[in-house]
Amino acid sequence: MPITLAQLAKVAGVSVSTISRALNNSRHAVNEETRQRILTLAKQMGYRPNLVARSLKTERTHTIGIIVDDIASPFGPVITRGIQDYLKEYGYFSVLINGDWNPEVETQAVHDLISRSIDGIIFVESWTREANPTLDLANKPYVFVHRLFGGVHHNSVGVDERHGARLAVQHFAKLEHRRIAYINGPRGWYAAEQRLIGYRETLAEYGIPFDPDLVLEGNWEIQSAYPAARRFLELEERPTAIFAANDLMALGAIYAIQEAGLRVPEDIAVVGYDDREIASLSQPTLTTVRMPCYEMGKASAKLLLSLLEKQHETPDSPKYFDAPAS
Amino acid sequence: MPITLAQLAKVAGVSVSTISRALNNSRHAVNEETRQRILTLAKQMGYRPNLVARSLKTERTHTIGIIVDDIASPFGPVITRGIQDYLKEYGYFSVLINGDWNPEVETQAVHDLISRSIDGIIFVESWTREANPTLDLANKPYVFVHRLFGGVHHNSVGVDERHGARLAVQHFAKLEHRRIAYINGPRGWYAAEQRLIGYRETLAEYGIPFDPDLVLEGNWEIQSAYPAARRFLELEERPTAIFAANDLMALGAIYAIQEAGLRVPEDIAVVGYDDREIASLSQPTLTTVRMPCYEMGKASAKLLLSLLEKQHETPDSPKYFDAPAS
DNA sequence: AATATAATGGCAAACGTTTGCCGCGTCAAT
DNA sequence: ATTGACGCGGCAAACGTTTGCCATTATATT
Repeated sequence: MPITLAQLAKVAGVSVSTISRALNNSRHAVNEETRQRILTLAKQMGYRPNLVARSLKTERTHTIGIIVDDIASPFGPVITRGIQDYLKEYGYFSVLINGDWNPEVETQAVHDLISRSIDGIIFVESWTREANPTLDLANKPYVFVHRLFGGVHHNSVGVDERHGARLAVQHFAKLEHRRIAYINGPRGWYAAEQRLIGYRETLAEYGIPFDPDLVLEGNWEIQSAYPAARRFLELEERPTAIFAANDLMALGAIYAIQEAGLRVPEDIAVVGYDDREIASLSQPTLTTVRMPCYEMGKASAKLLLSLLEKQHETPDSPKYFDAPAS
Repeated sequence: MPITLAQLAKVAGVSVSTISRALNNSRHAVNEETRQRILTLAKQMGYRPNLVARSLKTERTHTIGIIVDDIASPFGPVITRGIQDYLKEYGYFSVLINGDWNPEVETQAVHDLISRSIDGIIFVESWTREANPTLDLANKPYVFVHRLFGGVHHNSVGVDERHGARLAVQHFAKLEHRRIAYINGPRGWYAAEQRLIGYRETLAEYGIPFDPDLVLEGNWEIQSAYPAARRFLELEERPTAIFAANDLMALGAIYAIQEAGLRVPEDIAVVGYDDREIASLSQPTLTTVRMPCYEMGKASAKLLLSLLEKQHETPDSPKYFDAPAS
């Protein structure tokens, strides 16, 4: 049975209120001497605050919900880690729920989280807003991360995809490549469309004419890049460089090139996007545009906490007692 | 402001107790008619139980803590997903904390979780028990997953590493290989030692003599396999097959082989261990022993929940109200 | 017809906190 | 000497549930 404030109070010979105030360095003054006495007593008896009781009273759980499509997906873990590291600094916990790319599951998850009185929600790579724009979040603050929607960037954290594509194309242009092919993601994906814009912009910037034959679409999967790369190789004037909209497709392109008896990067250079683990493990090492997942996670947590701060705009919010590490 | 039992009671014209009992189909009987009335009213008003208040009273949070070294590590996410899928079936939530391979951080995590009154803890790939065998878990049930300790298998879920190694060596033996090399993990790792035993056992099984020259150690990293593979290649009678204790080292071996102008698998066959994503993405595809992370996660959650069941051995435990998906 | 039993409902305590309010004493300013 | 301010401590209500206990009525058993 854990120690409670009441037990501490009995032993210390003061009231429960005083104990509580001493432990939380509350605004209400407590004599420094008794305060110290209480603190050491608490440590000695191994007191640990019951956060459930606290939450019931304060209506804050210091917990935020993370809804991620699948924690075992490529980006989920790193984004989550970024979120958690930031949260930890501020004494917040996170409960994690998988959304399974399923709006119904996500909706249920939101309800469950609200029932648990979480303080806010971070949606990681989630479609919820498009699938269910009127979802009732019970006025909880929320943030979307790594899933931007055309036009609406309210409470979202994402990367500048145009800039990412620019980096890739610049890399080639500086190496004097003039025939730069691009394997894009599927039409309709915000990221794909933005990267295409970045690709074209950068070509223009370097005075390279845009050739529609040098742009094909894959579906993000490794297999989908293979036929695209083959088409590039069969072109009259074949490209000397291929930029793929993700690492998997870059790998697919490399295999197609090698199968055709050509060398990477001597004959055709390849650059990917995402910086997945495979990029550094493959042979030859794949040059790629890094996706700052960790940083995005941190940024989203920061944004959420600032929203929370704003919502609970008490003159000066109380500090919470850090349980002794007995 | 969320709806409370009291508000429901006022509208329904019955007492709070009755509402509570109707919603939780409690042992205490409630007239079926009023029960239905309450149920529809609850749905209509969008009532959602306050789980914090419930937990304060029942002293169960239906939440379990997951302590994983790093959610962004290779196995963490899949194990976690397995845990969460099982927990979800039984209406449990999980709060996730990263232990950072740091006993102090883990200890703090345990304290935090206990303060939050979680019902149990799952340690994923954790060293805690060895680093701090006397850690006070406040009588919470706990389970270790994917980290076995020699001899002590109390409340642990892991894989039969000997069997895994056996599968790999059998694969080679059935293809008539007689010179089968092994790149092991570092001495002292339980998994490495078990796999070595499995390797030797299987050799014996197939009447292949054990040759100490064919066993070397890496440190799990890709680079560490490179020199090992080179040594194998320089042997008088070089191996025709190499088994590596993980996929990264298998890749390192492949690169060394290819660099020596030999082909995989025609000249030297390679088998890895773990079935990381790279195994299926590399060219040629790497044959590997699958690590059943997801299943282990599920199994550990199952084990923990059964421990919980045992601990709370009330004659018949109450069913909890599933909030309406309004 | 009397009595045991079951069905149904309400009262109120409890879970462990936080916090508004009141009261007492001390001290300084008038 | 009176007043006001302030430091310090305690009382008790509240947060939203669950549940033991009692009261009432209806039903079954003798």
